[in-house]
Amino acid sequence: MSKLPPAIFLMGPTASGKTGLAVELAQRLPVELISVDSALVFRDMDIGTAKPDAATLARAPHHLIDIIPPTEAYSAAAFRHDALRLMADITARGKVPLLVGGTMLYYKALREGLSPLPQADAALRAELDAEIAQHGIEHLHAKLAEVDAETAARLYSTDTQRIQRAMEIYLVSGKPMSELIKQQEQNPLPYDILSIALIPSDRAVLHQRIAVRFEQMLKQGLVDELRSLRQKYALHRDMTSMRCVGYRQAWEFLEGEITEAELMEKGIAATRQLAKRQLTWLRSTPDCIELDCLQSRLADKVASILESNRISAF
RNA sequence: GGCUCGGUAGCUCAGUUGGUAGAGCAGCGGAUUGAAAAUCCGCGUGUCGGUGGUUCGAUUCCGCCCCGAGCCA
Repeated sequence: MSKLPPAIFLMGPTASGKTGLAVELAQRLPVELISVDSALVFRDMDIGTAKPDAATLARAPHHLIDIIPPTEAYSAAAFRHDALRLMADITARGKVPLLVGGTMLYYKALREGLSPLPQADAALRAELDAEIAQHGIEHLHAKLAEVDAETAARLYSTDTQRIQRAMEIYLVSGKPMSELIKQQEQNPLPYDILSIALIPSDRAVLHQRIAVRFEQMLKQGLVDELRSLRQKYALHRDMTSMRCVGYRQAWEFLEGEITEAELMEKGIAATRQLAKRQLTWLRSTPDCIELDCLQSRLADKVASILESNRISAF
């Protein structure tokens, strides 16, 4: 039985202190950081994504940050591809890949692989958007049932995004999604993974942190940042980058749809809801060491866990 | 001080011609296969401001009191 190279997953909800911890670990251990975050990939979106600042990134470089403009789209499949390549490179350099971030679907795609599904087709999605706008999502759901009854039965007739995706898969490949999914071969990650989840022991404290951080983002100029983003790029509010927490609400504010007070309230609430969904993911994540992110001397504890797993310090 | 309008879920409010009440938001739980910071599903007991009275029965009607807003002094 060959020994697999080690890799570390550092997961946790937003505002749990993942970045700070990862940076500290990067200074103490032979690791390289890979960001697992669907929002940090966007260039020029710094304040609202709580992106580590330039000094921090210089001290502890992260892969997969600032890799695309906010007009483009990233994906779980693209992440899997990029992360596998980076992990191989890092391992070849004699370092340990430390993956850190809060996009749990990306971890899952990396851990379990993805079925051979066709990639997104922007033009087709636009057509389907128009169809949904005209006839409603229930109509598309009914159409999906004709070509892929199994997937249609699995999805709520209100789940616009998944129905559209299932229809896209069928129209591009000529095969139902349910059939393609069955072709998934087991594709285990060729790494010995140590998963650590940062879970707050007190949700109220996390909520407090989230509120303070969002207020700071507004003070730091989140709205101005969005203003200049809109000047620099041809952005639309339906782009994935502009659906990110904070930016979506700031967009509504710039359009005069909500007040500044509502921006604050809705931004904080959206962040709390994000954290809740991330915690739901973490509860079902297998083989994961849970640590309270509110405790002190976290880095020491993680470092000693890593050392006992033979990932030793310099 | 007088008059008027309010006081119902964490918040904003609806409602009960008297039979102890329900929406939105928030919150909580769940799902999650190339958009995932997305998209969607489920969950509503709260001294109906307090206290007396009328009544078989009051959150609802009446009296008094407390609190808030406005108007008049």
